[in-house]
Amino acid sequence: MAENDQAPTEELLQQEQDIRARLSGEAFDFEAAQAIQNIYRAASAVRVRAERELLNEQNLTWGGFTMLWVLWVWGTMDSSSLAAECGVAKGTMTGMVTTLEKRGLVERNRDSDDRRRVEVGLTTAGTDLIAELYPRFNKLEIALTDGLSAKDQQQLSTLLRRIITNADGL
Amino acid sequence: MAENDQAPTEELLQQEQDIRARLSGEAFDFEAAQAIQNIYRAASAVRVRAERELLNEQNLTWGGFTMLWVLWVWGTMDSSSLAAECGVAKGTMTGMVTTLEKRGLVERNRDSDDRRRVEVGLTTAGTDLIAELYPRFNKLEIALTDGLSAKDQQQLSTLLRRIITNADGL
DNA sequence: TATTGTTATACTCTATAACTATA
DNA sequence: TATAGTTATAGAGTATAACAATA
Repeated sequence: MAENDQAPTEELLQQEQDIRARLSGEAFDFEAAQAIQNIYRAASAVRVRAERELLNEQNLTWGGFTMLWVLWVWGTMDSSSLAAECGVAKGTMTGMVTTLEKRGLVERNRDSDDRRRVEVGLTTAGTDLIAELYPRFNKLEIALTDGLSAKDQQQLSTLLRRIITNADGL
Repeated sequence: MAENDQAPTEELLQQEQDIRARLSGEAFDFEAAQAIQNIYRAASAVRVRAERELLNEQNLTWGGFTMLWVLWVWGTMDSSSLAAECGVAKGTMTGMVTTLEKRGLVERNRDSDDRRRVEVGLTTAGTDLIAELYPRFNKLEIALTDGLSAKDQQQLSTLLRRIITNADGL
């Protein structure tokens, strides 16, 4: 991976330069624009890779994978919290749970204390699947951060956290 | 997880710690995982803000905005190149162009040299709209990168470019 | 009356494949 | 024949609103 990664990066930089040139004369903040744009490009690139290499073969969507992961890490939770944690609308979550429920990966249970609530949790099959899948996903994450030191990765997280809090707050 | 009074960034860090604690004992690369996950969170947070503050009021989708921006920066181009530049499928681009064409923001013209090709370009109204909208979008980008120095922003772009090339390569 | 989850509608975008008209 | 754009289909996800059961 280390032999041909220089050329594409140069290409990206050239594209950014071209955009600057096109917009020269306008008083824009290009540093900010490029940082934000690169966040978007990186996010789609990551998702495309994950779908192609892991998710498609398991017939799992990005949303479905996220859901299994959240339930694996945090345990059973009610549908609303799960939707919030996965970043999807509650109506969407109903459909997602139904889909994975049919495949026997998750299960619904009425909350006995508040019978409006539905608790969603992993089945054994669901636990097995995510426990097999996540280590492979993590390997992909490692491959994607190839060339970044642990310190670089921490720095990246720090910078992104700031943007997330800026976006959520304000 | 629960309602707390911590600063938002502290809250994000706490969540990451919780995930680590939950997965302790497994040999995962948490630095890589958090960096990748934060890319995703940041991208959605940015999009949500842009849609809420700029795009919805203009009845523009994220994709439509991207398209106007690309045409504004690069000028008229054929449908295939436009689709590639916007990161959408060519079938999707047909619909997007039709939508914005009906609103009089872009126009189609057959390429006289190769009559299979369709050249898509901004109309005057489209140019006016993006010329009014982008400066406001850039202000949002500036707000989102608040607290990051120019050097921080460059560093962020550098780190993200590496991930983009890692993902695109291979 | 307010909330949880569900359902329904309409829309954006994706992937794939078939189709047309050009080349 | 190969390519560019279009069209069609099925699926994922969005927002919104209405609704039933429960609080």
